Amino acid sequence: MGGKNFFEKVYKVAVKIPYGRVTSYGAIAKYLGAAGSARMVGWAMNATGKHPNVPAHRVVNRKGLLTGKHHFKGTNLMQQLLESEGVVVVDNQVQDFESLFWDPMLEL
DNA sequence: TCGTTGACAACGT
DNA sequence: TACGTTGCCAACG
Repeated sequence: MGGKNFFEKVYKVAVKIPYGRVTSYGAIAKYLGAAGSARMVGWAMNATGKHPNVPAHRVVNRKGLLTGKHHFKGTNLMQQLLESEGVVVVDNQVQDFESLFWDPMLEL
């Protein structure tokens, strides 16, 4: 299959995140069968600089906090992108996270 | 090959 | 309820 390593598997799922929706690292990891490797998902996202198709800004931690915004070009670029999709973000935290949460295990 | 790293998650205090 | 510590696993140097 296309997914050779863990990274590409993460991209495969991340790309499928619907517009205006968000998910968590753990959710993706669990879907990949590596529930304990939530941190690996974050690491994979660090390489998304080479994968512009991957909406890393839609991936947040389980608290709905934009932990990875610091890795984006702009300080608040991640928040800008989310707000641009209709996602309300306050203090680096996604509001109504439960409603916007997209579970690949359930939806995909 | 081994040790360190890391955009998390869960548990305990 | 909030904060601190531990555990997990795979990639990097």
